[in-house]
Amino acid sequence: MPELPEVEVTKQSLEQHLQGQCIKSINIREKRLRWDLDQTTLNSLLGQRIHNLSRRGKYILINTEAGSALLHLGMSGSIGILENDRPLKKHDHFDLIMSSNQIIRFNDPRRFGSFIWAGKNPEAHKLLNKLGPEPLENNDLGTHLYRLSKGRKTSVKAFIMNAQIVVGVGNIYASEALFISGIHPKRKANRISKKRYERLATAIQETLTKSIEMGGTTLRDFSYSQGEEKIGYFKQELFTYGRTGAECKCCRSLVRQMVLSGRSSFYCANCQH
DNA sequence: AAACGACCCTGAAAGC
DNA sequence: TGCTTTCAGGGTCGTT
Repeated sequence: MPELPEVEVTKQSLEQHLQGQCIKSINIREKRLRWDLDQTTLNSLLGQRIHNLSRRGKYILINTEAGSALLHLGMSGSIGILENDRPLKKHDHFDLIMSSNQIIRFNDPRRFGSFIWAGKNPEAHKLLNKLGPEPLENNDLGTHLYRLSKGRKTSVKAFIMNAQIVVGVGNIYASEALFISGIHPKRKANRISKKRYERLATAIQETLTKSIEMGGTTLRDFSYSQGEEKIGYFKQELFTYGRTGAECKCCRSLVRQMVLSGRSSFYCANCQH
């Protein structure tokens, strides 16, 4: 599934191809995504020159003079950048046709992704205006987490996966960062010292940065970039995620799995408290 | 305000 | 072998 590292790689790749180009047309074959594709509002994009792309959490912003569109890959979305037209594959839901004749093709089997118009002030859009800070751009993430944890009785894992607290920490990286910082995923958010939050913040930043450098984590049906299946090598680096019953890489006791707020969580009961 | 569960959906994997 | 069931998961929304 695309987590922040995969979204970042996709954004960089798209920007390289799209910057300065105009959108000639938009072809919609399946409008039923997370929200219905709205041809009327997407018409705002037609003929627009793409100024640049940016990223906010897992949203990619396509910025033009007329305003910005938000692209989200959901759980199974991917973008193909095609030099020439190709036969359609299953779940190729829409295309952007560029002035260079390149085709930006969106494929998403589970249709949890989205593509919506956000107007001239996208940061004020309701999907973006409540988001927490970017983990890799915040110099004092530990203090931020500690401050917001006051009075929070939810588990620390649910806490750091809450995009209103900090963006971009998905299920994989939450388990990994908690393992690295030695914190039990079930521990209450308001029962963690500032020092431990600082360690957790560092672990979040380290694990995201390392994953970006390695091209992300590939699991199951995930593929991204230019229609090619790129393999993310970060999977080999995982300490706990998906390793139920295997030996902990630090103490050799067995990795355990439990469900927290409806999400599988992986941890070592010996290393994490 | 915070926390929790339902929901959206398909395909892979497990179960029979 | 082949069919059926279960599970996975990000993020939003409605309810408690």
